[in-house]
Amino acid sequence: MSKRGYHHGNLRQGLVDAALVLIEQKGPTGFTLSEAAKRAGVTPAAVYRHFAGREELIAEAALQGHRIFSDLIARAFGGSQKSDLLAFEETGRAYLDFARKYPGHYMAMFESGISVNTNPDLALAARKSSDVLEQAAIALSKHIPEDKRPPAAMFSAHIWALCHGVVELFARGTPGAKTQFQPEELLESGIGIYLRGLGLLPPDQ
Amino acid sequence: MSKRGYHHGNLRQGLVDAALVLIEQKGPTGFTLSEAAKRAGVTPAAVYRHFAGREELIAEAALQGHRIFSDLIARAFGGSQKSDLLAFEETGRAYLDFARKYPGHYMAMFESGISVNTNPDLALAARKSSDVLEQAAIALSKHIPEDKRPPAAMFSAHIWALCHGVVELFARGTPGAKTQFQPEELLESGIGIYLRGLGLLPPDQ
DNA sequence: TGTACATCAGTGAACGCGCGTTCACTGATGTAC
DNA sequence: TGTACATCAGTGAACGCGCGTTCACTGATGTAC
Repeated sequence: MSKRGYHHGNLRQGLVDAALVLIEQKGPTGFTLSEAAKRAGVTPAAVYRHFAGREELIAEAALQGHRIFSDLIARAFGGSQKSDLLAFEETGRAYLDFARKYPGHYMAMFESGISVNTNPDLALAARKSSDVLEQAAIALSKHIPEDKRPPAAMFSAHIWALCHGVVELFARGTPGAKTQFQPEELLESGIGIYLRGLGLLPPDQ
Repeated sequence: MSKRGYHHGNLRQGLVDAALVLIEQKGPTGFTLSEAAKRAGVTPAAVYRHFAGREELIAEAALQGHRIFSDLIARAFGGSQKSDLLAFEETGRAYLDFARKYPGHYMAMFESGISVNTNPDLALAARKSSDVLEQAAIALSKHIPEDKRPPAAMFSAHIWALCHGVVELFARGTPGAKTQFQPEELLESGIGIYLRGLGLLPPDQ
């Protein structure tokens, strides 16, 4: 990154980083390859040494995002010797943290509209992301009597949807800014009520 | 719409309709004014008779969306003499229906990143949309003992986030298509569990 | 250590293209008489 | 009913611009000897 001359050093990653900033600022479809090149300090033509086009650049950003995401989530859930319940709540917080700290990645992953199946690596990483969420749901749902237990995939889809909704509506700039609650507070309380509904928390508080 | 010559008849609405289709296809930032004009059967310059630019066109689409949305939601919740609980579940279904039937409007409203405050009419309509959801939450939360009742705004934010998350992740084309559940099923069961957590449904099923 | 050479990442010029925006215009519509 | 005229919605030509993509090139780096 420091010494720069004719050769960039690590342009591939430089372009991904540039794209991430631009995605964050203008959305996944709101920037051009030339902008990304300029931001990386390079001629538009140089991009083609590393990516076939826009799509592939965004896919790489999404790929890196999924890797960070599944790492963080796995660590939040499985990292310590907490109870499954605490670990699960930790997981929700990690989700929100990720969306906060890596907005460009988050948008590339979930809002860019790219198909996960154009790239096997990406498909694998995305699969791992949803698996890791589902593992958390499976572990926790073991605490529910079997006959009252919803399918773990459904459980995890609910939580995922709630997290995503909170991120999109209340942790971003514009639209849902009208609520007086913090996203963290909203997510934590929402998950709490949901878990109570599953019998995983006492009915009263 | 039928007789067409030099004058379009209702170009303003024609442009909005064109924009809605394009938003649905390519996202709120993925289309150009010229495309919308072409789709409406008109020269790009004609757009400027009706809108100052892209932003204003999208704002109009969002405005119309909010009006349809708040109508549908209000009707679903308040329309009949059902119990508050049934009415509330009806409301969730109406949300999903709206997102299904009016994807362009939905995206213009919640995914376009336009600021609601650039246009007073839009701000009002958006306000009404969230109010109508909140009214439903208020009515239902009256059934909870006051000391265990979360603020209605929080309640409604939870439900809204869940609905939005289901729409974005599981009722759209690509990313979350991997789940085996229907969005309706997912939303209904999620709301059910959540309401049980609030003590609005019996703990057992 | 020094030299010659292969490699290949990035350049810069070039292209055709569609965009946003402006402008004087034109022709359809409505209305006053 | 007919005519003259005002209005104004949409035209089409024009502009400058930045984009994506290609191409032969150049110059930095690494390595074989």
